[in-house]
Amino acid sequence: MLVLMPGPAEQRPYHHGNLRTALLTAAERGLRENGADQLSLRDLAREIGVSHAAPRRHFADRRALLDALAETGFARLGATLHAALTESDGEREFPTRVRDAVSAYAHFAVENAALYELMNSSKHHPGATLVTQAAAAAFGQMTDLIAEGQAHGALEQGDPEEVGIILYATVQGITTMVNSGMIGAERLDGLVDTAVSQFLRGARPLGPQRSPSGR
Amino acid sequence: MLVLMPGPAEQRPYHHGNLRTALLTAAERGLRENGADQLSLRDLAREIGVSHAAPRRHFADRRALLDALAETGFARLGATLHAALTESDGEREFPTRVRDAVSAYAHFAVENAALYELMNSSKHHPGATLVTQAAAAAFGQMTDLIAEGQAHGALEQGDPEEVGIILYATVQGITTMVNSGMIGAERLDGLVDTAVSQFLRGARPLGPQRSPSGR
DNA sequence: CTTCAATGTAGACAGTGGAAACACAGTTGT
DNA sequence: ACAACTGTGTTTCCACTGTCTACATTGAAG
Repeated sequence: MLVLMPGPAEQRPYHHGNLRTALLTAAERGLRENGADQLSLRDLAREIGVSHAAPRRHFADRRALLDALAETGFARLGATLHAALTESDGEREFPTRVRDAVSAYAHFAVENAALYELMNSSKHHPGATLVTQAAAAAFGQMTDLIAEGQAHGALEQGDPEEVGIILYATVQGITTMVNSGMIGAERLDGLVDTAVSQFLRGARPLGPQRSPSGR
Repeated sequence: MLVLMPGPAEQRPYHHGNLRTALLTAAERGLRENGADQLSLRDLAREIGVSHAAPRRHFADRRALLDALAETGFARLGATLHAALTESDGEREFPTRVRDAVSAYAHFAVENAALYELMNSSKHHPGATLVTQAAAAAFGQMTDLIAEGQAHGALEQGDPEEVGIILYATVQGITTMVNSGMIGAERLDGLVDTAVSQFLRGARPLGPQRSPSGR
C-alpha cells in the first residue's frame, strides 16, 4: 500500500530518526484495525516508508514487537486504573471506588480488544519479564484497593492479593466473553455492576455488619 | 461418504480415507505442543503423509481448521462439565456441585491451555456460528446449575444467566491468569476455592443490603 | 462400461520473517 | 582535521507459508 505523501519533506533522510516509536504507534493502529495475526513487520515498514529490514534494528523479532505492545498496553491500563482511583480518592465510599476501577478496567479491555487479547496471550518471549512485570504493576493497584477496603472494614480480612485476583479475574473474564462475541457489548455495564455488588457482598465481613458509612 | 479403511496399514492408498479427522487430531497435538501460531497446514499434511494442498479439501482455510478445533474444544469442555455435574447429581449439596463444576472447568482450561486460548480467541470466522453455538452449549450448563441453586434456595432469585456469567467469567479469568503466567499454577485450586465460596456468599439470599441500582 | 463427484497431487504465486553483507551518517578519540 | 567506530537503514537472499489452479486417481451411480 504505497501512500503518496504530499507532505512537506518529500525527500526522506537516510535515518528515520524515530523509527522505534513510529513502529510502535503504527503497530498499535494496525493491531486495533486488523488484529495481531495480521500485523506484518513488512507492512509497518512500508507504511512508515522504510525498508523492510529496518524494524529489525529495533525489534529482534516479531514477537519482540508484540511484547513491547503488550507492555505499553499494561502501562496504559495501569495508568487508566490509577486515574480512575485517584479521581475518587478518599471522598467516595469504598464500593463506588471499586466500581469505578472495575468499570475503567472493563472499558479499557473492550475498547482495546485486540491489544487486550495480546496482553493476556500466553505466548510471550521466555525472557519477557517486562511484560509480566508491567502486568503485575497494573494488577497491584487492585491489591491496594482491596487492602484499603479491608482497612476500612468493608471487606473481611485475608490475603489482599488472593481476593484481588478474584475481582481482577472476574472482570477479566467478563471482558473476554464480550470481546469473543459470546456476550453482547451492551451488557457490559450491567454485568460489571452485578459482578461488583456480588463481590462486595461475598467478601464483606461476616456476622454483625458494621457498615463503613451508613446509608 | 463413509468408507471403511482396510484395517492393516500397508501401502498408503491414493485416498487417505480419513483425512479430516487425521488432520484434526494432528492439529490438536500440534496445538498443544507448539501453540496455534506455529500450527502450519503444510506441516500437518507432511506429518500425515499427504500433499500440501490436500487439507484444503476439508478446511477451506487455516482459520476454518482452527475454528473446528475450537468447536470440538467447546464440545469436550461441555462434556467435562456435564460429567462433573451428573457425577454428583442430586446427592451432593449445591455448594459442592458448584465447586466440582468450577474445578473441572478450571482444570480443563489449564490442562488444555493453548486450545482454551484458541477457544476464547476473538478471531473466528464471521460466519462461525458453530463455535459460538458450542460455546453457548457449554456455558448453558452453568446457567442450569445456577437455576438449580435458585430453585433450592441456595441463591437469590434473578436472571440465572446473568449470575452464571459472573461465575463463568471468574473461573475464566483465573485460568487465563494462570495460563498467561501471571499466577503460578499451584495456586489454581486455592483460587478456585476462594472464588466459589465468595460467589456463594455473594449470591445467596440475604437481607437486601444493596439492591441492583442502575449506574 | 461410462460418467461423475469426491478426494488427493503437483506446481505456481505472492507474501512473510529472518539473516547477511553493505551504505550512510553522527559521534568520538587522537 | 580526520580516521575509526557505532547506530541505523538498505539490499539481497532464503526457507517457508497459505492459497489458487489444473490435473490425477478413485469409488460409486447410472
